[in-house]
Amino acid sequence: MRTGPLRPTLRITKAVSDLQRLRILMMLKHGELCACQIVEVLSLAPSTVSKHLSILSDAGLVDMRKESRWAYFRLSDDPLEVSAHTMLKWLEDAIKDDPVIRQDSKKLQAITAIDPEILCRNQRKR
Amino acid sequence: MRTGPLRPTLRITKAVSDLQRLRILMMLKHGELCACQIVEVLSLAPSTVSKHLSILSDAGLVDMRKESRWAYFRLSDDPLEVSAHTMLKWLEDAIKDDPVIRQDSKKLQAITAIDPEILCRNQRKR
DNA sequence: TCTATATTTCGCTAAATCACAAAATATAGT
DNA sequence: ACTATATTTTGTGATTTAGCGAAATATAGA
Repeated sequence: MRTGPLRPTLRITKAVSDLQRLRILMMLKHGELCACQIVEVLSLAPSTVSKHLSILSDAGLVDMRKESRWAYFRLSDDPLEVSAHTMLKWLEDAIKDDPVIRQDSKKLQAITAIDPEILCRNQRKR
Repeated sequence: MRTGPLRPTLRITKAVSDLQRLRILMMLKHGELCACQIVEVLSLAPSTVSKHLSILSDAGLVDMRKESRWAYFRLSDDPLEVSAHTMLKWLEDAIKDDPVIRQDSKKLQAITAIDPEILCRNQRKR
């Protein structure tokens, strides 16, 4: 049974219809991030963040790279058949000035200054 | 408590993260439609369609007009603070060639040829 | 005012979604 | 091979969502 662009498009719109995932996308505008850094900013369980990242990845919005034990995520620079870049641009314009997003950016600045190694150790303590 | 553009934006992304609502939006590209016409194309219960339309309306994507007993819906030509037009345009480009959307358009052509009065009477029989 | 009727609201059920903790996976260093 | 550990998968509970039918609402016409 042939299937058109509706399904992949719905995967994208569903992916961006969640607060935490929007926050992740806006964070990744600042560049590649380690999973533990995203966990830190969102203050969510690692398993929860992992699930969100896989949804963004399945939608083709985010790419993953594994370096040793760490997983790095970035905005996909090679989007799928539908040009998801337009969507991301629209989202950025819409919410970049939101207090929540701004605060995430601020928090992120502090966190990226820390060695992920140390960040993870601190997270483990909890 | 101040609240930024995140919430309205999420209302929009949630609104477009459902198959039936995407179908409705694409139908409305063809022009203003009566609720009963949308019910006919989607083959859903009137109450269900009404709920979908209120979600699209709350997101600011769709405008409503009441003429006597009939409710007419159209794409909002005056979108809210965030330019939802960009989103709609992106969606249209993404899915306009999908078989489901094409078939809806075809069905719609047949349905708009019928007087809504008659259409509603036929629906009532079921 | 009374009837017919297009749409919406309400109450409900089934399915999907989000969050967590616990277990599983994979990889670096000893 | 063994240990430590960053991430993912799995299982579970709580919440949300999509769908329906029945009741409520509102309006046109008799």
